[in-house]
Amino acid sequence: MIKLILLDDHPVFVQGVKALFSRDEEISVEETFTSGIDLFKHLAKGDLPDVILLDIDMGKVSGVEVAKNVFQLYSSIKVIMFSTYFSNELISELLETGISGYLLKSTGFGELKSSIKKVADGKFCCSGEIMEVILEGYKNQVTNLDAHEEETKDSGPLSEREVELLQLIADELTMKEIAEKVFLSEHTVKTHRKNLMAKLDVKNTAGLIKKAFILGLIE
Amino acid sequence: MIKLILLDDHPVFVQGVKALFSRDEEISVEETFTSGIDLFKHLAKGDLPDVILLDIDMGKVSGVEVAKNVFQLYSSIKVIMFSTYFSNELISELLETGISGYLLKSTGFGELKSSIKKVADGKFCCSGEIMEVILEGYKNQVTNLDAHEEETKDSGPLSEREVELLQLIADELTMKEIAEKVFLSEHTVKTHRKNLMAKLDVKNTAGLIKKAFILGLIE
DNA sequence: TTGCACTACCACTTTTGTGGGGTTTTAAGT
DNA sequence: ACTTAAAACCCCACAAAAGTGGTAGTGCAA
Repeated sequence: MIKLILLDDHPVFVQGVKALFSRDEEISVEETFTSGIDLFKHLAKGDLPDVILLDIDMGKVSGVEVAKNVFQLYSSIKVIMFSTYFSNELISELLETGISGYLLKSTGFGELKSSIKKVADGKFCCSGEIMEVILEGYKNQVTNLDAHEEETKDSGPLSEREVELLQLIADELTMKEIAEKVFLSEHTVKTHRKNLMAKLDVKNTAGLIKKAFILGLIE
Repeated sequence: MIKLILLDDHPVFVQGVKALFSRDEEISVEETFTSGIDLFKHLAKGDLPDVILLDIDMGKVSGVEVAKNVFQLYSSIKVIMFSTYFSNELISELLETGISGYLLKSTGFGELKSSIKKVADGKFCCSGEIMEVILEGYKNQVTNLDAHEEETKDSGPLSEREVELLQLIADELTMKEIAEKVFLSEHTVKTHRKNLMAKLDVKNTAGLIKKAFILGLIE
């Protein structure tokens, strides 16, 4: 049974898709989320799905950023992007990050199902229109063969504690204030912040909060 | 039994919503279409629905145009617009054409269902956010008769320079780095940041970046 | 001519950020 | 049962910023 998670800020959509899979014998929709924060909160618990179907067009919080960080934090999860459109820049960016599929909204349910199965099986899968775009880009790149083996390091998921402290940092509390609030040593809180910055690969508070917001880790 | 027709160029969406209504005892999804042409072909046969749930964001043919034509040709049919966003122009245009509802994509299935029932019953129905916009426009029309545009007074208007520096702060640069980059004194940059924090009413970088993100001031 | 954006300066305190060093607890795997 | 890995906890000292609370000149526009 393939464990699937849906993320789309359109509640009716996720409810609908879940209903479509309700009696499926190969794919089970484990969870559905309408925001990145809920997704990452759930993943932090450790119950990882096989595949995440991810909408790109989600208001402020870009599905692209969510995808990137899913890979960074949980490299085992396959991600299929589901979008209303495609652009060369977006696709090349996504391919580099390691997505397993890219489907257009013109895709029907049958194709969606088979795509999920293929992806769960380790294959890559995308709409025909997308493949054309990719192949065209490939042709142009055949000339210069520089194999760039960039391993996306799995820095591990954020723990619940980390997410909690992250929120408090976003709420403008200093380390001292946070320490008092959650009954921890100020040192400990500083250590957590240090780890947060390392995990999210940022250099300072500004980056930390921006990325946390993009990822929907804070409210 | 309310006869409902769905029109959305997203096949999975319409299939999903249809599935959600499959066992409903009050609403039955008669047909689903992914293009306006198919919809009008069907309507021409004379089997008219009570309500049409219509997506606005449909690539080629705008949902707005479809709505207008539905009213012109079949005035008895109620139309609910279903969209990812809203704009004042769009809404006023749609209200004039005679739509019976306007729901945002953030609407859940339960609210969608109750809205369809209300609309079928002759009422008008829309999301709370939309109503606010409509009411605001109404207020302005009553109280403010001289068409003088006011600035967004949420947090005081930011100057171009301030927004520019705000973005650089969000990009993880320190004051020194920013000063070098934009050829300003470090003192000046610090002053700008100080003013930014005052204008946005925040206490530190964390709050600054969070608020800036919420307000859409940075990317 | 009043206001404001933009620039610049300074002294001072607080906080952040760096780069280490640990222990204890907890969950997972062989 | 034993090992291991990782979360969660704690500590320190130093460097580097951020943040506070002022002052103040310029030039432009309402």
